[in-house]
Amino acid sequence: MGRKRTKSGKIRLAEVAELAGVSPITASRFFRNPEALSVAKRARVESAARELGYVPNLAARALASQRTEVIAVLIPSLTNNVFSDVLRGIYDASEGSRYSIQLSNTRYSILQEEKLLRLFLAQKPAGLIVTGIDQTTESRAMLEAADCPIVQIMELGPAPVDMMIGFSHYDAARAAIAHLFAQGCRRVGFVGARMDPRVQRRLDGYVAAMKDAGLFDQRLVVTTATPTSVTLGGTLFADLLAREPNIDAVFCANDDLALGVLFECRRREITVPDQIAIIGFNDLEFMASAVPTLTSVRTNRYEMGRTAATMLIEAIEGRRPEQPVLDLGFKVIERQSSLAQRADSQPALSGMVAGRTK
Amino acid sequence: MGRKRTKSGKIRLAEVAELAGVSPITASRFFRNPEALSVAKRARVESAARELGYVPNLAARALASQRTEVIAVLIPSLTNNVFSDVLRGIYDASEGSRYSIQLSNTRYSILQEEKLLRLFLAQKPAGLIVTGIDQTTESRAMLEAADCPIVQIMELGPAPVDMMIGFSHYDAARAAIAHLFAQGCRRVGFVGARMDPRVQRRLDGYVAAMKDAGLFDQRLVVTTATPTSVTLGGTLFADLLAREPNIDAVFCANDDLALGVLFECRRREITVPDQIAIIGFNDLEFMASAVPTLTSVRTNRYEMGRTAATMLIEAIEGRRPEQPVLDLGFKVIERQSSLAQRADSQPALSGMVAGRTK
DNA sequence: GTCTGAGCTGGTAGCGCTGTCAACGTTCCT
DNA sequence: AGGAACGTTGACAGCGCTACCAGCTCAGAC
Repeated sequence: MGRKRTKSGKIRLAEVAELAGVSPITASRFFRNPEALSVAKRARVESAARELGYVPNLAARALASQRTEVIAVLIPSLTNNVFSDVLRGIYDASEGSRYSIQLSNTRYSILQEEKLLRLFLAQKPAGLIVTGIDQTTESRAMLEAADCPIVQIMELGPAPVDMMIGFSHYDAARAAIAHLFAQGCRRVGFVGARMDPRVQRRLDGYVAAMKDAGLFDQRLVVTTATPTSVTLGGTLFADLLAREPNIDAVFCANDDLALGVLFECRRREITVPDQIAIIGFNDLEFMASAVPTLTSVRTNRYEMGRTAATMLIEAIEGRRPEQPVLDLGFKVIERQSSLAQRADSQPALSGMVAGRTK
Repeated sequence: MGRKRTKSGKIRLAEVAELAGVSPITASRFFRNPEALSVAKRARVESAARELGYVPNLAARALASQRTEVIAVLIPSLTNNVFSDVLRGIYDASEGSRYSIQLSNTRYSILQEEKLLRLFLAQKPAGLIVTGIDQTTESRAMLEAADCPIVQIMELGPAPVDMMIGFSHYDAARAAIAHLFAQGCRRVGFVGARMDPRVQRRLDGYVAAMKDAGLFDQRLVVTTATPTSVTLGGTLFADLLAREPNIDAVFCANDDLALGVLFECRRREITVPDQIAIIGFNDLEFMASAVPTLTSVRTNRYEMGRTAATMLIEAIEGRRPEQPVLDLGFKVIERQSSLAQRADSQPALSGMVAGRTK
């Protein structure tokens, strides 16, 4: 008490320096690069800061240093389970670091993304995480001009802006269909919602696989721009059945839809997998718990977020990863909902088919 | 081109002012309170800003004005579906406003919350959203000393720090049990995971309702500190059955658990609701789609987040709401999983029991 | 004993913006 | 006509911190 303070009542760096008996700039260095101080002064500044309960003013730091300690994250949706796992990874990786996360939601609009990008870049973030590879030309130009490390997440593409971490949705879909073919399925329907670029690529993979087998039929594909939900899975499946009663499997673009399809089968007393096989995408937790257990394509969402943030922080601090593009792959987790009941088929819950693009 | 710029290449307010032929301070006012300018100057500044693509430097603004335009949000978990709905509401409400969201995750630790609170408050946020009412004494003191509006969300309590929006978990649990009693259930089990303060209050409501009816039995309660999941619902239900095979209903502290219980029933060929009734909590989307459809207590999570952020922004801008404490209530959404098959019972999917604390 | 360079420390000068307050022009009243 | 009241504008002085560079000390080489 009695020590002089700024109007706002906050402790400033100058107070800490005074108490420690050093210059403000030395105290400043303590917080940014303690190794640069002699051991004695380091200890003095540390104890002074602790005693006063000093917390740096980030705005002043940002203004003076011309950079922030903010990692900006642009994702298309907060609702989607998939992104909440990715986000958790990002937050976990940022915790304990000096960086804080600034999150924004593009709502699946690349125009909105462009607007947010402009806003964020003007604040000179330390790093940037963006979803996917489908930016506007303008966004792309801004990203390329940005003077901070950037990680593109969720998928892979031919021309990374900087770093990239994801997997091939196309290949994953092909693997899903290959699994169904291996189980003897032939008339495989596709159910998809939202149809964002990644779902679209899953559809592309499905179409390619079906065409390669000479089995493609446009009437097997049911999609909608509506956001995904379990209920919607049931509805779309009902549409598919109305169009093509003669299907033997459904590939769902995500697990919510798959659960909805399962419930709809139950409602109609269609047995799974005997009459219709079901395969989902993402392998959310509940898939292993459903009755029957539901086959899905496992994607490493948490790891993707975590690794993206870790790579980004490393790059910010000057240690660029030797692998700027990372394929996290996928795995077809085979469960009861898609396994043939033939005597020669493998036991449920065991096998898996993994994929990694290159 | 050829116009003078700062080293970083960014457009400053001074450049805008120069092009508009006004002083920097007038240009500054344009961005904070356009009404204070004459119509002519307003137009000049606006077009100059647009022409130069000016974006304000938030760090400089924060430093000069001694406040930020950041709303800090402290939630216990990113994984939990419940919070993703709340968050979506918060982000939606903040969109279009000048405020940005700074999110942090306490991981259900009030000590972690205290640490984050100290950190955030030092940056002088414009407002604060915190989860629940169970802060440490120290946190409570910091909240009370904070010179920004604060909203506590998710539940209600006797002593709001400032504003508060939520509902009574205790009453909601009682309403759930009352519904089961009305269906003729007597041996009602409780299944809960994580056991954070709000789940604990649901348990309290359950215990009180059971005691009032003279039906309470400690062996009917199965809880764990483990985070919730669908699979865990099955496991806990199996534990409950092992202990008390003779139950006729299960109240699940959340919907994931309820879905797990449903699947476990299916696995054991227990019919729902004939042999055992199920009721969940939160009314997530899939509850209406399950087979049988699952009864749940609807909580207004999105609305809670949205209203919290809206109230907060209003308060920041000096318009304090006349209702600083808002009870958003709940509704028991009656569905097949809990409706008695008696001839005199109501038709499924219609009735509901609503509650609001005062 | 001098010189060199490494290691550490401090002084100065802003970063880009806004709070404060004074000054100006205009309108309207007495 | 004089003055008050209002609306509008600008000058000045920082907000708290760090970049830059100069200067100091001391060890080791010669």
